[in-house]
Formats: sequence, structure tokens, C-alpha cells
Amino acid sequence: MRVSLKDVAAHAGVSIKTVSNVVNNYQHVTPAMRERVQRSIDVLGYRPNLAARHLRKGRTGIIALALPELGNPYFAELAAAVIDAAAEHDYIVLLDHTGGRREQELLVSQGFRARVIDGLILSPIELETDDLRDRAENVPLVLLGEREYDLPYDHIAIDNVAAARAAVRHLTGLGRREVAFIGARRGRSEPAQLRVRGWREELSAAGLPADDGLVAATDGWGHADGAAAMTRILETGRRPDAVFAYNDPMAIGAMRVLHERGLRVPEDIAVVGFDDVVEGRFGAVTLTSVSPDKEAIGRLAVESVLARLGGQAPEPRRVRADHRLVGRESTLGRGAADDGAADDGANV
Amino acid sequence: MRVSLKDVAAHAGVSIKTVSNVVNNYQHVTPAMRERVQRSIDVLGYRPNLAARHLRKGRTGIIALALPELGNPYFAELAAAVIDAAAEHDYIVLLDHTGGRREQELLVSQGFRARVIDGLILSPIELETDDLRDRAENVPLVLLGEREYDLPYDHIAIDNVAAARAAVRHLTGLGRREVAFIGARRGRSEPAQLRVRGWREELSAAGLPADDGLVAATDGWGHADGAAAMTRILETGRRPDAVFAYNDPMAIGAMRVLHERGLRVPEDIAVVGFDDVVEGRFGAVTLTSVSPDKEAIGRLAVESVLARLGGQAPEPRRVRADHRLVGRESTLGRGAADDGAADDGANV
DNA sequence: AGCCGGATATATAACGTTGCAAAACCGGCC
DNA sequence: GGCCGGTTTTGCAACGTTATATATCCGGCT
Repeated sequence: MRVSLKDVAAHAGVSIKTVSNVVNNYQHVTPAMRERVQRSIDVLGYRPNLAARHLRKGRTGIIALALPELGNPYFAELAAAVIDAAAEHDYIVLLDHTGGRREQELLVSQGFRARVIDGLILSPIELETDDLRDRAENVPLVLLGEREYDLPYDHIAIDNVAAARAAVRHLTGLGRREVAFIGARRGRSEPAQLRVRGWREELSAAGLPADDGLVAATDGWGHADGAAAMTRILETGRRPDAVFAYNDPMAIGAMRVLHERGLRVPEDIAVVGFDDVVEGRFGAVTLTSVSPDKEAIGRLAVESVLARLGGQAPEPRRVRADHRLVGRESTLGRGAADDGAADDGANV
Repeated sequence: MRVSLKDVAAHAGVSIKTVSNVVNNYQHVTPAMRERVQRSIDVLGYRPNLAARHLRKGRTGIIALALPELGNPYFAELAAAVIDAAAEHDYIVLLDHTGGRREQELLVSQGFRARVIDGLILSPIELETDDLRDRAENVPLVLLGEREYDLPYDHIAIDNVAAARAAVRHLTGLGRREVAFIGARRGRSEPAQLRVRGWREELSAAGLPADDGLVAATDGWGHADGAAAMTRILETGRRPDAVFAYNDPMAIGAMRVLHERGLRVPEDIAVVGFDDVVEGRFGAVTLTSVSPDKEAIGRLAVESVLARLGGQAPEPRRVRADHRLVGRESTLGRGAADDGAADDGANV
């Protein structure tokens, strides 16, 4: 069976507590004793039982990360960033995905899915303010992403409005006059709201009409949803000269439809995505995209959760991570320098 | 503070064990009693403490899943499958990524990264047989992926040789005579070995030479690696009429290079990938790919781990998940039916 | 009425760890 | 030699749960 403190103590001929002291680097242990105990630990291959430690101390060393979907490479890359950041603090990440469904998000936020965690990082899609309000759970919660809540939780995100404006400004700066938006969320009002707002604001600022006929709502945020939305817009007979998509997969789905219909990107229609996923750099037409600093988001999220751990409750804060616009062929055409920042104003 | 069994017992005026019995759906509890206790549970908002339960039962309800990298959509999708399969059994998944580095894989396999787990599902890249041999750890281990080990652990994978042969057969069946392989692993011998073997075998079977000059080794398995490998092949002056890539991102990276050089896919060079990630269905040229049954792999992995949980040690087994070849434009050209199985012989 | 046996409820002892308080030790000082 | 103060080690209780064994209940049977 597994070896416990008791076994080590017996082997070394000392008390359990002394072994515990050695394991925990307690200050007042003579070097001789430390060595003797350590030897027994090594011989027996002792490893602390985390469940017992947790029961005693009330900490698990685990934080949960709940994301809408891992299939979206943005979230996968974000997950990697969180895992790495957590590892720096000797924390382990329990990953969950909600499918962006309110029901699942609710379960997660109330701690039903994972009940062994010290803290929770959640990227909500459908969750409403009220859903979070009566959250009896007392594990620290940090929110990620575009949704804004008027609640006392930390929130980490880029400045979505500014990022969306930078994307649209990039398009108008290239002379585009009719910019469609793909990916407003169907049914629910909130999500994508900020990016739609940025789109609207920037068009107004440029003296262009923000035409609702150019906003396509979707059910999801995958390639197929982007393709369907693009198709829908084209079938109304409209021919925008630019498309700004809620995220890269949708932009790529839209580009596929344009390609099928013989419309050239960017000559006929320029396309900008959001998230800067790797995939966008290797298509036949590489994709201009807003690039959030995922690494920073992951790091900030972990730090925020851990800061609230000791039961301390620092003032809830809203943190803005950096972003920048990366211009590629889908707006600049063949020969565009990959990875060049396209717009000075994009950084925040 | 948190409410425990004791509090509920006091509130309901019964013993702790009775409450425990209700919580655990113990058979012999009168409906009246059950209701009474349940009411107290609801009133007080009792929720079992998993650490205590774990300490007592020796189970955590957590399994770890260690993958090379989440950025690769195949692994992200696989992770989603595992999480879902685990949820069916009331298990939670702790996700780790190793970067495909031996050192990290070693740490994971020996349980240093996560010590609260009941079982481990590991997809190794660099780990050698000997690394796993002296694994003192006694948590059940299930291996995933292409590497084969002669060790008493369950191993879940598709038939990589057969799958690779099906891919190559598809190409030769279309009249291609010079099929390059992209993605043999540089430096280490093992990984990709099976797919290379399938490539070699099928070419021989077709009476074609398996020319080592057409095998490109790479350091990683991302888009950029595929692009670099493709570039290298072309720069030797060779003009294969088909490319079989180790995975979809590499195939897509290769296609980007072909596109840049003005080579048409599939007219000049046909391309087949591996893993059937969503991304492959939305490029300017959709990608023919070997499609492993990820859902089955996830499910089988979870079931295998859980089967070994009670300390029972069923005979280690090697499980073959299904796969099929999905033909798309990168081999069949414009107008290819998406999602059609291209080759009857592909299923196993 | 007394007894029996199954169904129901309870008391108690673990699981492995750490915090607290007390005990043992030790060198120096009166 | 006894005492003091600090250092080092120890014993014990507690964290919240479940397994085991035991006590209690109750209807039916002799």
C-alpha cells in the first residue's frame, strides 16, 4: 500500500510530527535529524497524501478553468497559457468546457461540476448577471472574455470596443466603405455586443452608416457558422467590400464561402478576424486579425484567482490585457508582410 | 463556514451516519426519514466535502489527461471527448500538456505534476520504454497515440499502419506515383514510425519505390513545420505529385507553400492529412484526411482507466479505435463531395 | 405474551495530515 | 547541582467522510 507519515516515522524511529516537520521544511529541525528522516523518506518513497493535506488545510492546489469550447483554437491556446501560469505557482488546472450553454455555465459557476477547487476561472457566454448574483459558492471567481457584469468579480479582458474599432479603422483606412459584421449572437443580446459596438462607433466616426442589414447573427462561433452567415449576407444581394468577423474561425468560414463564389479576398472583399489563431497564418489567403495577448490573459487570470485565496478580498478589478492588430493578406493582399502590426493605434 | 454532515445531522435531529446514508442513497432508509433529512440538507445547503470523501475512500474522482499540446486542434478535440466521457462516469479531468518533451512526460508519468488523481491518460511523444518501466507509481496508466510500448499498460489507438496505407492507397488509386511523406520526427526514431511504415508498405504493394528522398523529417508538428518540410522537399528540385502529411496542420502548412509557389492542389500535387480537424474543411482547398474516431478514443481511454481503478488489473489490452478516410478537394478536386468516405478499405 | 428476523438507525473508528500546546533536551549561569 | 531560556521533538485533536459492527424498531408468528 501507499506509504504514509506513520510508516516513515516508524522507519526513522521518530514521531509522526517530526517527519511532517521535515516534509514541510519546518525551521527548528536539526540538520542531523533532517537528514535521517529524509533518508527514510527516500528509502520508502514517501509522497504526501494531498487529500489529507487538503482536508486539514482547506486548500487543494487546484484551480478550475471553464471554457466554452476547446475546439476553438483560441481557447485551446488560452488554456495552455493558464496551465503554464498556474504551474509557476505550483497550481494544477482542472479543465472544463461548457459548450457556451447557460445550463453548464451555471453548474460550473456554482461549483457543481468540480468541487475540489480553490478557485475558478470562467469564460461565460450565456450566463446573465442574475445567474452569478446568487452564487452562494465561496470559491474565488475570475471572469474572462467579452461579457461584462456589474458584479464584484475580477474580470480580465482586452478592450473589445477599442480592438473592434481598430479592426474597422484598418478597413476604412484601406478605403472600404461597406463593412459587414459577422457573429452577433442570435437570440441573446449581450455577447459580441462590445465588438458590435466598436464596429458601429468606428463606422460612425468615419462618417459611414452602420447598417443593421450588414450584421449577421449566428448560433455558434465555428467555421460553419461563419460560412452560413456569409452565405446569408450574400443571398440578400448585398455586396459589402469588407467583413469583420467575431473570431478567426468564422472569418475563415466566411472566406471559404467567398472563395466558392469566386469573390476575391481582399480585392473584392477584405476580411478581418479576431483572436489571431495559428490557422489564420496558413490559409491560401492569410488572415488579418486582432491579436489578444493570450499569455498575459492567462497569467493575469491565475494571479487574480490566487490573490483572492486567503479569504482576502482585494477590491474587484477590471483588467485590460493588451491587443494589437496584425495585418495580413486578407486585407493587404499578396505580399503583405506577415506579422506586421497594421495599425499603430491598435495597441492599448 | 461550510456546512458538514454534522450540522445537517444536528438540524434534522438524527445521527451523522443517517445523513450520510441519505446522501449516498443507501437502500434502507424510510421515505419519511429520507425526506426529513433531505429537507435539512436543502435548507442548510449542504454539499459533501470531496477531500474528506477522498481521504476516506481513497478515490478522488479525478483523472489526469496529459497531451503534447493543446494548440493542435486534434488534441483539443480529443480532450473535449475525454472530458465528456469522464463526465458520464462522474469523473473530472485534470488537463496537462507536456509540449511533447521527454522531461515533462516523465514528470507526468511518475505523478509529480498531479498527485490527486485516480488515473492517468497519457499521450507520449518522446518517452522511451525504459522511462515507463521503472514507474513506481501505482495509479493506473493508459497510453494514447502512435507510440507502441512493450509494457503492461492499456494502449488505445487507431491502426496507424492501416490508416496510412489507406491514405497512400487513395493517392495511388488516383494515379499518383511519387508520394512524399512529411513529418517523420527528426532525431528520435520512434514517432511517426507507423505512419511511415504504412506509407512504405503501401507504395511497395503498388510497385512504387519508397524513396527516402521523399521523406521529410521535422522538429514539431505544427503548420510551420509542415511548411518548412514542404519547402525543403521542393528546394531539392523534386516535384512529387502527392504529399501525405503526418497530420492536418502540417498538410495545411504544406499547402500554403504550394500555393505560394503557384503549384495547384490537387492538379499538380495532391495532399492528404491526418486527424480530420475542422480547419481542414474550410480552407480554399478542403483537405482529404484520415479521420480517427476521437469520440471513441476518448471514451475507450476513460473506460480503460476506470476499469483498473479498484486495484483490479485486467489483462493489459491494446485497443484499436476506428478510422476512415474522408476524401475532399485536396485529392479529388473542386466539387468533391465533402465528408464522403473515399475508400471502402479504410475502415477497420 | 414472547420471540424472531429483517429493516432501519446509530456509535465508533479509521483515512493521513497539520496546528497547538506541552514535553524533553541542552548549554550556560548562579 | 539546580534553574533558566531557548531550541527541538512529541502527543493529541481535529478536518469531514464512510465501513463496520452494533443497537433499536416493528410486524408477524408461535
